[in-house]
Amino acid sequence: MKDSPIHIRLKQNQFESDVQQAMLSLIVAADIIKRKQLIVCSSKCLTHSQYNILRILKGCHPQGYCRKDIIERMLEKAPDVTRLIDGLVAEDYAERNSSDTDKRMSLTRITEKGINLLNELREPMLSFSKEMDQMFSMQDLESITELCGRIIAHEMKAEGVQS
Amino acid sequence: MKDSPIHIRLKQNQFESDVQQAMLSLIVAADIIKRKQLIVCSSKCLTHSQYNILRILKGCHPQGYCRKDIIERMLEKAPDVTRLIDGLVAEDYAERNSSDTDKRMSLTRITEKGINLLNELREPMLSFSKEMDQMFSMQDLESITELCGRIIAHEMKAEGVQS
DNA sequence: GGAACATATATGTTGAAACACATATATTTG
DNA sequence: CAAATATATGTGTTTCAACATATATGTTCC
Repeated sequence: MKDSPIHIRLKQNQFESDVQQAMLSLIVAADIIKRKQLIVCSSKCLTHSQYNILRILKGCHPQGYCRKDIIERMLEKAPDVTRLIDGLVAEDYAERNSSDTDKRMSLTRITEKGINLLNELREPMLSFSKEMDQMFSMQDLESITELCGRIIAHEMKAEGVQS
Repeated sequence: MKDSPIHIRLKQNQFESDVQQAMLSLIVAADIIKRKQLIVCSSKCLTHSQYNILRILKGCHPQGYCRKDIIERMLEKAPDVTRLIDGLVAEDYAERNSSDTDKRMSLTRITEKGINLLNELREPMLSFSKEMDQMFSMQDLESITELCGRIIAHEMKAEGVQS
């Protein structure tokens, strides 16, 4: 057990506890995945957060979301969605209109250019997914989702998120 | 399956694939853990990266590490370790001496004040570990470590890390 | 031993994230 | 209906991270 991947990667012989080891493994693995995705995003001058917002907006095309809806759906809660969207609007990947029903809200929608951008990124993004597919069985993937799901559920419960 | 934690958290009904779902779960779960740790770090005006460096330095106390050794052991590879250490030195949590054997290297060591700081953070850091301990069996924790380990091993292989 | 290369670290600059606060509109309450 | 509160978003500022590049020392190879 002393020469498991996380030991080698962190060059550390032992950890405080099994929990500690599992948490560090999660963080390192997630960082690897994020880096892979970031490399693809960078080819189009997008940050990871911006890419994520575009994907969220594509999911609600063509009606669009307000800022709060976007934040709720982001992988990593970012406080600065306004300026991220500003960047997307400046590049014409998204457009922002003030809502008619509630004048506080501004509805952001993805543009055709934004959709095309996502389509271009689709293939390179898939390449790492394929690598992971070879590493894991269907059962493995379900285990990851389920185990991580417990942490996510625990956190939502603590924050009082309504389903 | 439609109302699993990751579905609820991202308010998304379905995902492209099981791989996609697993990757997103990993990223969200890791983000939750990091945020928990960051809250504790913030109480002492530390960033997550700085806390990590301190922990690494504690592991090699009292001989210290050079910058490259630190980078290799970091959870998330940061290019800017120099300035992170600068901050720690400024707060007297670490000290930096130029090496005698190799004048390029600067050896960074944790100070007594730094060790005391880590000790103060130990208890609050443990609180989330305990929560996780209640959520997972020993078997579960080993599964997390093993599954994430495959991703880490795959990445090290791609980068050609020697064990 | 000197030129070419590799290694270890530091710096300069740009861009992004974090935090507190400000504004503007809805909604509720007396 | 007016005041108070809640909600949704935007802005100003500071700090942090990312990238390329610079410097200085060590190593290798003729």
